Amino acid sequence: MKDTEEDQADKKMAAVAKALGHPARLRILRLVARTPGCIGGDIVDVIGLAQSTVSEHLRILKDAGVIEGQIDPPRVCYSLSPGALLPLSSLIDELDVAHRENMCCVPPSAAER
Amino acid sequence: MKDTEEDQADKKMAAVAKALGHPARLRILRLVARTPGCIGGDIVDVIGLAQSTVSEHLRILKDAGVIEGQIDPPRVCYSLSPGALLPLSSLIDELDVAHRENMCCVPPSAAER
DNA sequence: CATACATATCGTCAAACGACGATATTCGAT
DNA sequence: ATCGAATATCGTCGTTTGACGATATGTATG
Repeated sequence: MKDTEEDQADKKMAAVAKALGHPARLRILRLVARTPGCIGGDIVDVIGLAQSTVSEHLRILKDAGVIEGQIDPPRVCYSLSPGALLPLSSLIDELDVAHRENMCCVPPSAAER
Repeated sequence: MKDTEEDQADKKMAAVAKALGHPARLRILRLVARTPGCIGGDIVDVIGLAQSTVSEHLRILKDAGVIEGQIDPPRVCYSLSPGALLPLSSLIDELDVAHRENMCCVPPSAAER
């Protein structure tokens, strides 16, 4: 039974979480989600980091599959990848549910199967 | 209205996301969520990393507020911090909603509020 | 008090990250 | 054919991360 598959899924999810794990990228994400159509260098102005840095953050988000870039020369229009965040959201639910189930009433030693 | 507050919230959320941004920590989290009562060094066995490394991951999760440790000498019982993941989950929803709204039919300039 | 045990911390190392300026690329417009 | 604008990539630097073994801490029990 190879855990490689599950392992891959974990890596993917971790990568997504990691992509969200930076304030600047959160802001970029909100901006992208909120803004219809193209914003280009506007991101740079709003975020207040160097253009190269912002581009790098965008690359990271893109690599994680969280956003997609559609070329509209000379710009690139970014938008949320639909569903990319769902695995993460599912994990959170999964964790919460499992936790609640175990929280409720099991005395320390009754953990027999 | 200083953005420092919002900023802080972002940092916090990013920190939580970052804490989830590692496969080993995802596995630890699932384990903790699923396991009633104390697991101690059991984590080490299951995860397959050195005890110090696991301890470090636990510290990171704890610092991010994702788990809590309750002392039950000579062990420490870890459990999910209830609600710690909610902000992240909310963000995901928020992003998805905003995205969907902008996807469907809003012309570029109708973006009020 | 000494011991054994579970967990935390320390010191170290290689690797990855975050940020920047400078440069490259790739188009449309002149 | 050249120019200019929007993004991407490169090279660099200091900081942080991930992993480990070794060691410290703290607590019941001999």
